[in-house]
Amino acid sequence: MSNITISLPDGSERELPEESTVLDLAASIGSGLRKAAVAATVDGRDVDLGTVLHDGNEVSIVTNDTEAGRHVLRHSTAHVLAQAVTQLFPGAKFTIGPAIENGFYYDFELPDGGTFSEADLEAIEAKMREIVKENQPFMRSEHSLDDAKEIFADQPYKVEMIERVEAAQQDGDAADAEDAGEVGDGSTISAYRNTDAFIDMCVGPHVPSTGKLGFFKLQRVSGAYWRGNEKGPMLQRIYGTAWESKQALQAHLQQLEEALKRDHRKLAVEQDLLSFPSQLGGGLAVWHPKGATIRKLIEDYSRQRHEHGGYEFVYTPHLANAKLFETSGHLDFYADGMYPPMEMDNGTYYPKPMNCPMHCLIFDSRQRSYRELPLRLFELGTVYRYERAGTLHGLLRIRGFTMDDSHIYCSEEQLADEISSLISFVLSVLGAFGFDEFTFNLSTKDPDKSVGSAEIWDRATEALRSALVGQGLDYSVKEGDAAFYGPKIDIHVRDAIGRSWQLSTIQVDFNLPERFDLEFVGADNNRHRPIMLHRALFGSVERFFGVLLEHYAGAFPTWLAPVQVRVLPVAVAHEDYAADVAAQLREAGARVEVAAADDGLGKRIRTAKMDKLPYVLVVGDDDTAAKTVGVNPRGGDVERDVPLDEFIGRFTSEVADAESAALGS
RNA sequence: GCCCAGAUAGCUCAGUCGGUAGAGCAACGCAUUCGUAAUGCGUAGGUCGUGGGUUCGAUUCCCACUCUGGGCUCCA
Repeated sequence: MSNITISLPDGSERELPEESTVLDLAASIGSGLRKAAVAATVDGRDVDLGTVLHDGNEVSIVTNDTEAGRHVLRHSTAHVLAQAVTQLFPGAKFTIGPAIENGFYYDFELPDGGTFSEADLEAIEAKMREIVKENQPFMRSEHSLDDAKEIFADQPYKVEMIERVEAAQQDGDAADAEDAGEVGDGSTISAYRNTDAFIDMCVGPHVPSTGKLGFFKLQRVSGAYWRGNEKGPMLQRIYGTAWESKQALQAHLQQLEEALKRDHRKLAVEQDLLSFPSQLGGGLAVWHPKGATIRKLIEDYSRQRHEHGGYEFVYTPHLANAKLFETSGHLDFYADGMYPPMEMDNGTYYPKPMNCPMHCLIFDSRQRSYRELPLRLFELGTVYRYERAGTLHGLLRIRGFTMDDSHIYCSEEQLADEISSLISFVLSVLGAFGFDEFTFNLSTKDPDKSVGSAEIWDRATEALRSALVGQGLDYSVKEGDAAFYGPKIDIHVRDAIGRSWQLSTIQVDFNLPERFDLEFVGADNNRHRPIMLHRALFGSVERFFGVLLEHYAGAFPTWLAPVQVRVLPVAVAHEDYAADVAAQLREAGARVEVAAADDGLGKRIRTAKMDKLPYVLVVGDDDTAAKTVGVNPRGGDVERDVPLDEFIGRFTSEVADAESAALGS
């Protein structure tokens, strides 16, 4: 028997006996690799470990501790879930079950419109563990379309998918990406069989057997539309998470717990920042004094930056005549997302869903010269959007919110510079809130849905792109993701526990200047159409506040903390001195309060720590005599006998430094 | 809007197989005056989300609505 030679990613080669599989190869390299291997890539194709190798193959082994490896684990675990459900719920139809970020899901239809309960999840998970224990093989097979339809005759959703592949082939299209993951796009259908009773259509690859799985947990059950179609059947979806080891699973679950602890809705109640009274209606918040203090600081900071950034401030009303939104096109495109109209004074009025039409009216209020451009109009403008009831989510999805909204009117020649300085501006402002990791998406034209000439789209897209490149920023292109009126850049930030949030957007608009017939007189004494940029840094102040609350886990930095210092007199006798300390701090600009000595000191320290105050000052006999304070900073060590003047100096310079750093000066 | 789950004191939650409810924390009062993460005792606090139905009787069972949570869909 002759040997075959295969090559590995590091360029090395290995000889193996003929008929060797990928798993044999892994074993020949080392037992650790054999255990960690879950699949492989052979000559660029994703395959199972059982695949027989041929002379000259280029093989890369996929291990379970990589994203690709976890993807295989998760997809395989989804199959186990489907098998468990079909065993426990006879007659259940299974549809698709992909791996997703951190886990997987599978969608089912239960007989007679049945639904899963939380209790069912436990039973299903127990059944899955049995299947894992049985170490069932994942046996791959290939079938003609007709045979596949036979095999899945009692699974109407699978049959539908096969028929789609059939239709796609007849049309010469590739199958839907969604289906491709399940069935492949070739002329045959691949499937994986675990037992005589359970086979699922799947392009693979899968782990060799269910025994390779096990570090998983079912998380929740929810409804999901078949093919995401709102008018299609509502299926039952089970979500789970799966990992390569117990440690990785636990780390993930811990991360989820951490996120739960940081939930802005929970922290907002705990810290008395704001609330959503049910009497007010869904998606509408009231801001309590402490939340309002932080919000005001954020807004003041934003105003200050915009003032320095060459913006002019404007105010516009909350209502507008329907004609305005007819002109802007919002009624054509977004009527469903607007609050219903009010009839008054023989006219129809709407709460505004956007500030831009009104800013266009300001631009249009008199003749404009090229000397005025770029004209940057800024407003913290509150808008109202009718978000569907099921989509509301704390401050992150809300019906009344305030955009840090600006519309910049400029000439085409100014566009590139304007965008470039805008990006620096965004990063600098967001950086002040401790965000230092950004990702950028460039959304390009949707050919089926756009206004404006191809030429101007190209130039605008190029302006956005070159602004990103010019600053050395990596970005992903989202083909066809632009709004109909122009291309855009979306900016995401990574928060303290690694989550990504979309905040800022910079959008080029060719549409509104056209619709409002905006013009300026150029140096050539001719009339020209300006280009308009929509941009928001926070997006919505409310949403930004929610993100910030989670980012800081409620522990706002000193410059933003609603209460910066709490003074604790050790005993009643020290209350006068405590009040004096507070007064002097207040005089120096600090937000300070005194906690009277009617509770134990330990108790008051604890409360202050739970309140996440930046500074706790303890004052007793020694301090009263020597005009000192005991300083207990958040996250630092206690320091006794600090002269009050010294503390005030330190405190004010800390805040001043933070502010000047934030202002980028 | 759709699927599922939920709503009991300011907060976190227990409870009533149908007979109008209880704890901890918070609040308030009294005592304690204390040097860095919970002093003790006591008091008050709830039309059990809203409205209807069934019932001798509903916080509990049923229906509708509102709000909330997890998803789906949507997000200018």
